[in-house]
Amino acid sequence: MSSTAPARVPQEERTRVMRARLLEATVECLVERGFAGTSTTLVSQRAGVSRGAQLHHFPTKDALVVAAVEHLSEVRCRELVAAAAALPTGERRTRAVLGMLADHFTSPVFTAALELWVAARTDPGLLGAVAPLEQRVGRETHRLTVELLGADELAPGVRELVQATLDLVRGLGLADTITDDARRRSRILDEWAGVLDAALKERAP
Amino acid sequence: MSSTAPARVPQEERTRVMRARLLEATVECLVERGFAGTSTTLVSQRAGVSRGAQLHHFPTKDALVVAAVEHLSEVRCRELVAAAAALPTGERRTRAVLGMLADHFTSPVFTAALELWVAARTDPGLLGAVAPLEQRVGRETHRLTVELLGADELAPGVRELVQATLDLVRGLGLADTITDDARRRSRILDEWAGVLDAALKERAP
DNA sequence: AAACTTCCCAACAGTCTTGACTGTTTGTTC
DNA sequence: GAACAAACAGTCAAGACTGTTGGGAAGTTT
Repeated sequence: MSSTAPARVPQEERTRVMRARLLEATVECLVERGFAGTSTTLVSQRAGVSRGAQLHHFPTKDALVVAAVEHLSEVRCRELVAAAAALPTGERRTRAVLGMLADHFTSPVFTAALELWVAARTDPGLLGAVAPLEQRVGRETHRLTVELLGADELAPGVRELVQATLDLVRGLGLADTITDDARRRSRILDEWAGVLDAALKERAP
Repeated sequence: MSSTAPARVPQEERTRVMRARLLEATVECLVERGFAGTSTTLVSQRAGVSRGAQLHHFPTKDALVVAAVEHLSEVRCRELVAAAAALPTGERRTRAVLGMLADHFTSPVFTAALELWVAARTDPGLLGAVAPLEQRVGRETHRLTVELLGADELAPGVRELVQATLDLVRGLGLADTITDDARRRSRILDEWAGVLDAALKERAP
């Protein structure tokens, strides 16, 4: 009766689920234990996956981590686009855009990405995987920010101001990892929004 | 003269030299191999110190790293003050201050500090040592920046602008660790110098 | 000079991590 | 429905790292 069993779980689906569970667990471990604390045994335990199954899907730790990097960059892009869709328009638009960016750069996915950046600095294999993907995410974020702010990138200085804004929120995100101070962050963004708005307006009359 | 007097080195001096060598080697390892790659054996090899001697001065790895954190914070403060003394005055002062800060936040000492920050996030013992010292360095840096810019911190928004500037260079420093782009950094600082100068002038008439 | 402290050295035990290995179950194909 | 391939499970060995132990050398004090 082989022809009357169409609803069994196909291989492809099982593989997909298994890999997704492992990658999700990897990101969680990165956030909770850091890169050095993310051992393969810990990941498999957390994912509820046997060690053998893990080694089957990801033969080495590098393979697992590189796949996690790709997974994470996709998640980051998705989250950004989703958050951008819920932004208000009008007077406080700029401040809202900054708030969205700051939220992203203080979220767990950013923390995980930070662990990977720092680890990649001294790990050539990891750097090869992280660098191009990070560049892609960075470009996408820049493009999105320009669009959300309605800035004219052809005007001189505008491109640099947007980059400065992104580097600022990156710095805020870094500071947040060891000393969480949301009030301080909020005041800084208030001030930055005013300055940025004025500068952009002045550069695109 | 006595029969055996090849080189009488007092204890105090020996320990001082030994500890300094070990701390210096620790920072170097942090920069080259990252925190996870900084093993105690590697440090002792690099310092040209036997493992036994290392264990004598720093019984545990934590003790070594904590001492390195303190050492590093002192070095950072010294470097900042020294660089500040060589700044020009006049028209391009603000840009020069930003350049000095950016240089500091892309230097090896910053790289080492970054490794410690990230590691401290998931290591309570290390966090206890890093957090207060980082706060001290941060405050000192802020104070110095306000002074160098000649800003009036009592004026509303000025404090936030200085903090934003420091977070910006921190973000630039983070970006620099994986993709070194000095030209991009320079253009951003050019633009921000103009905006910051205008904003500060406007807020302190 | 002798007792005493500090400093230094080398070998070792215990723990953790990675990836290799053997065996079992499940799905696919002929 | 039988052969085959993929997915899954659990154990094992090699290597690395940390911190301990016991002994010996150099410096200090009385």
